[in-house]
Amino acid sequence: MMQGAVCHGVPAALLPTGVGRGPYAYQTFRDLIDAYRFDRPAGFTVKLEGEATATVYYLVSGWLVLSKSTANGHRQIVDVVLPGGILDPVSADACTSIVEIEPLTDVSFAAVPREDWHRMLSENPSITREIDIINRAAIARMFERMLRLGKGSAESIIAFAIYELHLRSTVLGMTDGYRLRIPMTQQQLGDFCGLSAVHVCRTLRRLKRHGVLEVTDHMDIRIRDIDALTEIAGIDPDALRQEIIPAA
Amino acid sequence: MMQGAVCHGVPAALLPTGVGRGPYAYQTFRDLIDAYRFDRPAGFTVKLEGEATATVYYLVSGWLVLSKSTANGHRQIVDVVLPGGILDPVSADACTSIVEIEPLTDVSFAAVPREDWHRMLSENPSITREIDIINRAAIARMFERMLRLGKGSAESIIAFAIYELHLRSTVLGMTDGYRLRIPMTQQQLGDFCGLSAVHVCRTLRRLKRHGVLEVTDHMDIRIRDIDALTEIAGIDPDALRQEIIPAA
DNA sequence: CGCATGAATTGATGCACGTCAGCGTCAGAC
DNA sequence: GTCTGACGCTGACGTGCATCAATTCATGCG
Repeated sequence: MMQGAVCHGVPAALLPTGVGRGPYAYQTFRDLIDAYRFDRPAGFTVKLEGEATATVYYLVSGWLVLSKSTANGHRQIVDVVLPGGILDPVSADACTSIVEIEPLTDVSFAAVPREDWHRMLSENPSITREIDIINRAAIARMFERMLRLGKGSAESIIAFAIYELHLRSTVLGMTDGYRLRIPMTQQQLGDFCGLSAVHVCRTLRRLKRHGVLEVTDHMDIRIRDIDALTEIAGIDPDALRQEIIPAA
Repeated sequence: MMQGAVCHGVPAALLPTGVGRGPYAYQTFRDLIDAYRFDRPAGFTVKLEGEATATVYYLVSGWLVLSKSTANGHRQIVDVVLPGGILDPVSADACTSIVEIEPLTDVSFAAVPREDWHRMLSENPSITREIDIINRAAIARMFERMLRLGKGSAESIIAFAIYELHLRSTVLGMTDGYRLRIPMTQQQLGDFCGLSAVHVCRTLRRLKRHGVLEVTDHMDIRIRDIDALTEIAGIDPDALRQEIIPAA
């Protein structure tokens, strides 16, 4: 279970960005992914901040978070990675990882040696373009999140996080209408939004009381009033979709 | 002054990342930059959020900021770009700019059509690698900033911003020892740090009173106690340098 | 020179957060 | 069955920061 290709040929149902979209549409890409595929259970820390790395990760299924921590124990989740996400956790010096990578669920991913990854890219310009788009989307959503981390109330950033995760999950076919299971504790959502767990709780309850959300049992969320949610988050839904959803 | 190549052959003194380092070390790259070089005075907004764009920018001299705004008038500066910085202000849909670009000083930059840019990259793998490193550094410093935007006091994020800008300026040979002229108003520094201008002022004065900084006349800063500054910012200087300084 | 403008400063006030501390619930271990 | 540890929830309390409103200061300009 720990090592080796666990799955020969990725089933179509797992296509991360939909059939015929994203790098997964390319056989070359799929072959490379399959060759370096791993599975890991939730809670297994893949890579620590500061560790050396020479690997590019491609997430096939499950949720991951990338986080950084301060010396005094505070932690910020800088991105949530969903299936189809690419993760090149390397700083400017090209050998040290700058983030901690933590699975929120059981995950299946490919850990591709940087060398092989770059060889594939240089030989396949069209895959390079697809991956460029994925990276761009990641940056775009980080920009949006920074805007709400800096300015913006607890309500607005939580509303944004929920909307963002719902939107991305929906595109991946992981949601059931307006229902979304976020596999994070309130503590983790707080680390994502720059809030304390206590305040996440209060804010969620307020959104619940106002009829915006329904929150049941461990972050099982149903958006009841999406207009109110986007309003609170300060989102223009069409613009946001264009920005953060890779459209090839 | 508004259009055309204003400078034939970039003088060595302008080499953004130092002699023999970064993409500027390549003649091919310099030729492309020269061909699309522009100058703009401070205050001239280059590109607005939401506008269409098909251009990659390379900053040759001066300071730029990238920012996003909310509907209710709040603004977050998501990055400060220094000479040698690359700017590909495009969202996932590959045609709309997601940020506003604003020069803080007179700037000189190249606006390279996306097509030409990508042609150069595909024909020059080593330039691609250099540029990759620059982009990685930009992401690394955004991660660090997000950490302090979310958790972290006003003191810590301001200390971090000053240290970051000082470090990057020093590498570019733009500082005079521990003195650094930041061409931003306190309002802009606040937009960068997620704080109000008033609180930036108070925080700077506190740092001043405690002997950490000397602040004179419009953001002319001298770091008097760099250990205290890194301590407040929660920085490990060596690790940070590795992370955010492109070392080719 | 006086005036206008835009930035930095300072004080007063209020609130949205964090922190602490306690309680309830649930799931797993045994 | 009890015990234990995570997690969610809630109330009380303190504070760091935003906001509003003056005042000062620097600069440019008629």
